[in-house]
Amino acid sequence: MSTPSGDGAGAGAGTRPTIRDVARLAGVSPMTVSRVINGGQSVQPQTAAKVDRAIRELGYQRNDAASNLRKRGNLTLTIGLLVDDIANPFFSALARAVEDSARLHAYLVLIGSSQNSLAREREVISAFCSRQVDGLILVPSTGSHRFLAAQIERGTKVVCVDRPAAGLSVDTVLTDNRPAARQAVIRLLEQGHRRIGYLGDDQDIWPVMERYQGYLSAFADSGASPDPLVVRHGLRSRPAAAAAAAELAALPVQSRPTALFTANDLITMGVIDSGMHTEFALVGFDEFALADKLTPPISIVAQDPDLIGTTAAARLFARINGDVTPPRELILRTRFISRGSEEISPH
Amino acid sequence: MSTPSGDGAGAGAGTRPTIRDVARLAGVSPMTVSRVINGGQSVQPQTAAKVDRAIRELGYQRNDAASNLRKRGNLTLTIGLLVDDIANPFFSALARAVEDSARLHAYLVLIGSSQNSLAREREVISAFCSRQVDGLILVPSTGSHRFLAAQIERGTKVVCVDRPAAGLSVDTVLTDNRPAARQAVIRLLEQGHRRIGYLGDDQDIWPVMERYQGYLSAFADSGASPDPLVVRHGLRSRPAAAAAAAELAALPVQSRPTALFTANDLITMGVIDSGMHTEFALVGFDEFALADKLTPPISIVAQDPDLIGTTAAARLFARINGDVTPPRELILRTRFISRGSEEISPH
DNA sequence: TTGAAAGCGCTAACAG
DNA sequence: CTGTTAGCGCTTTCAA
Repeated sequence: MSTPSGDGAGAGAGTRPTIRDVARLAGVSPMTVSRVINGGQSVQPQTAAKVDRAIRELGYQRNDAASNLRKRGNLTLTIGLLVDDIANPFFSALARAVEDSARLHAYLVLIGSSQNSLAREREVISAFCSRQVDGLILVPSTGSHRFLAAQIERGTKVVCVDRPAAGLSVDTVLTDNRPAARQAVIRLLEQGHRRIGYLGDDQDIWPVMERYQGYLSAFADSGASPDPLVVRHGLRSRPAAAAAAAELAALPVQSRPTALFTANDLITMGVIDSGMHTEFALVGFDEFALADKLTPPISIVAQDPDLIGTTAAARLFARINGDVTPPRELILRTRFISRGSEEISPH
Repeated sequence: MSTPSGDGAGAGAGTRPTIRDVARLAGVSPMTVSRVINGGQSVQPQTAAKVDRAIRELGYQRNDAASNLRKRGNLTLTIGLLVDDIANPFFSALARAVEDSARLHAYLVLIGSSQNSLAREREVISAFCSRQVDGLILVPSTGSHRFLAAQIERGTKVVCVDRPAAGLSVDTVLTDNRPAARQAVIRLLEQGHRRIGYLGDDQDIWPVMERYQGYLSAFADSGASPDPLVVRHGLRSRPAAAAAAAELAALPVQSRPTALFTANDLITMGVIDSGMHTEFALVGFDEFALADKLTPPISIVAQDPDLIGTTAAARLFARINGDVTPPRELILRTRFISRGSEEISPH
């Protein structure tokens, strides 16, 4: 029964058996094997059984690449997911949600991290597209994404997440960054704080800018306005944020802020690293593990990465399945979680 | 110059241009285009320039699937990474390291989460293999992995991480779980603790069992032996761990443990959730963000997910590049980070 | 219900 | 240096 070694095209070690090997062993034509593999077509039960046996015996597995080459419709059942950094808990939670949705649609996920570098993003996207992904979920880096227009026109579906892609009209899943930041800062103002520091990442990152605008707008309402001295942009790491917090804490009393608004989880954690979180009232953007167990527990504006991922995936698969309605912008709501850190008195 | 719409096989919207479209536009044969695309071959500069122009004009991108079909060597430049749960910080850090290594080799990474379900693992691996991945980095679920032997024989390289795969002889990157756990528990014994509780995940997960054995062996040395009453297995979530910790804290004084050893980060965090971490001396396995900022700061046995990922990737790419030495088992060392939580007195 | 021929997009092998 | 022919593994289309 086993293929004798003299067989011209037997499945030797190191070679994957092909549909022809199966056909030969089962004594049918390759076409019949194809029909059995893909189901749906009518094949006599006996024949199908023979083929199944041969498939099992050889351990045959279809070559999806070859299959897709000839098929109409031509779906690879693979999508690409490009995030800023997969090691960041926010993005890994998002990835998990995307992966789960993908599995439900029998899809696989190629993953990449862009590090907010447009060059790196282009590289990865290009590699994704060379592999004929059916769609892309993308956290766009700063910069123009016009280069994607060609891909989209050729049929690759794209959904953006966390940020809009400049120069592209596609489905986009966002968070209500600006009003959420505004509300958070208003809480601090309501506690009586007048000097509220802002610690943020690079301004050219869209959600960061939105949050900063929210911070400003909270002040605008109150008639007060923030002292540029206590506004720090471009904090790209925990240590950078820690240093900035220490600087603010070291300011002379009259210019020293009594409260802090931090524009993302990394920065909030940096402030905690510095130990200065006990010196200020504090509200941060993004939830992180154990925020509730610190002293004091940290109040935060929480996004829901799971929901963001699931929503983006839903959009993408709708597109892949033929949805041709105009692109949508979905804005998901954040949740303010009050834990105490924003109630430290202004004195 | 631009393809008139009457052209039989022009690159219409929704269709990717092929090598033939480029050839036609450049006025050369497809083969010449192929040579230009892949480089290395000798093509007259002028011709190459014409081709390049046509490529740019059409926005041509090679179809890697078709390319690989015919190529010898037949590498897809894609690997699969299967972890327990990509949302878990340990695995997402590992994934990041793998992805970075992959990029250096011009590889892309397909990702999947198994949730420690062997069935799900087989599904995902099968999907990976249908897409002809060159290699697999795998956190094996509990159970036999003999089903992979066939794939391996056909040339797919496999590296296991975090756990050995039962029934498979492949490169494996592990941690010194047992001695590390032993040392951690010995520290507690040295503090004078005699009743040390153990909180662990399912025993059939290899690293968990190793850590439990380390816990036992620390006792064996001291002549004492742990009370089964304070040993809890099967804790699969933070809430489950929190409940177990609360139970131990509620025991009558003479059976109540004075110290706890927790077998992974989730369980340690569960104990913290319960608020009972102030009632026990505590050492946990796995580092997690902000462990040093809690009250008291938590002492832990730290793995290095980055190094684990990088090491695994190095092995995999060595294999892909032709290394045929016998499979290796690499055991990376953990680091004990003392922060205070293990020094709570036994009384 | 089954098979034969052709071709998906690309490249190996051989010619010129 | 360039083109032609054949064929990767599979599926479409058409014929039996």
